[in-house]
Amino acid sequence: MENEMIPDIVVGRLPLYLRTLQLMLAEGRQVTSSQELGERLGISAAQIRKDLSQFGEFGKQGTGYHIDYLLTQIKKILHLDISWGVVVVGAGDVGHALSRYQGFTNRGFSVSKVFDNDPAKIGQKVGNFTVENITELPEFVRKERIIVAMLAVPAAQAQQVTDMLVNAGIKAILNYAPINLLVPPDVRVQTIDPVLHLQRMSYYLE
Amino acid sequence: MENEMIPDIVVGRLPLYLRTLQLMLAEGRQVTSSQELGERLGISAAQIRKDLSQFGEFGKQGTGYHIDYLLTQIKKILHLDISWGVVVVGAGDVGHALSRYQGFTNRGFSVSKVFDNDPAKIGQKVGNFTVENITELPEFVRKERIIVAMLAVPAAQAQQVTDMLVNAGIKAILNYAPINLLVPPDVRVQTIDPVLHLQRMSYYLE
DNA sequence: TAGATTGTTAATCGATTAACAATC
DNA sequence: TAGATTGTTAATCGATTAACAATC
Repeated sequence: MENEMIPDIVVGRLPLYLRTLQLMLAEGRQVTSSQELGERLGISAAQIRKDLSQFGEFGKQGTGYHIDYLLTQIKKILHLDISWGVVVVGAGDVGHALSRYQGFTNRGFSVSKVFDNDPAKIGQKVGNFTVENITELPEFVRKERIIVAMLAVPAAQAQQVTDMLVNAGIKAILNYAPINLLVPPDVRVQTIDPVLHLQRMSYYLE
Repeated sequence: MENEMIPDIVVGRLPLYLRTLQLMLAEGRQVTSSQELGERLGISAAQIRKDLSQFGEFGKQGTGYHIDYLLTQIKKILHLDISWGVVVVGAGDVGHALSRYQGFTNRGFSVSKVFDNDPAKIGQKVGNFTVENITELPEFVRKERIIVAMLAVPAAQAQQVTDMLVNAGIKAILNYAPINLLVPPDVRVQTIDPVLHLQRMSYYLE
């Protein structure tokens, strides 16, 4: 498998390229170059060419890259040529914000349902969704073949809920609890902890 | 300045160490080792020792690290021995979640006020705050000496609002808009784009 | 003392950049 | 054609790991 050899750090930059290309397209642009992309992202042109060359030859000497074509190719590489259904687990403030977030559309993801274990929340409306009992989740994700979850429950419950998600067949978890989740090697986790980012910046503040 | 020489990637790991140490402390632990820390974080023990040694000698041979002491030292290094006041800009769903988030307490940050430019939102209650007109922000942050902001406005307005924040003296921005903000070199930006994380995972999904 | 673990040096590994032939 | 820009190789740079003397 050629896939195995591509460094994770390179994979991590593709979504950044994709985001910028989509912005350029929205600006009505047709063509770009590794230099221009690099300038907009604060990345060297050589690195962008090197990254892309891991997956194929997408440009033309003397011309650069067709934005629309490169965009399509990166989407294919990242498996974003389809839209992934996602379950939101936890209907607190964060789950609420995720359920109503407009930014998933056209970027490859779509919220399918919202779950919670709190009887006071089950049955309530959150955005376009009615909060479902978390006990219904395993059957739902199996039936709908959903393998992506966004986890927005209190830290104290996050690991336990994660175990349940993994058992239900979830393979990718976007985790909003500020803890390190333990999962089997075939499950991906990305954690978003805003405090980590703030603390990283405060080092440089007076 | 010795500070200048410390790689950003090392600074970025300190908050992770801090988070784990605080968890250990909450578990009633007194002492740990680079090996144990590494196991809990999925980082090699050698790297943890190397990282810490950039800032001083915090351990004891044969014993390891006193959790409470190391915690205090890392807090000092990251300038988290004080609590930073933070303004929330944008009182939509994300601003709402940030304003009510309990996770800032004891981790060095505290929301001071919430701002928006929408007359329908100004004056409304959001958590413990009353949403203020964004025109009041510059005076407020100057008076309160606030230099950290969390930006939760629509992408289309994010750069313009950023310029205003920078003019008002803000030096660190946690950005929730999915765009690359342009700021002067003395201003730090960290962007949180959940879709970037999802896209990074979808590469590995079937 | 014997065992454990640090802080640090040197070796290894991996990522980034510079340079350029190929070619649109 | 002349100018521009790719894809790629080799050189550089930086980060991680292994190993170990020092010492608690």
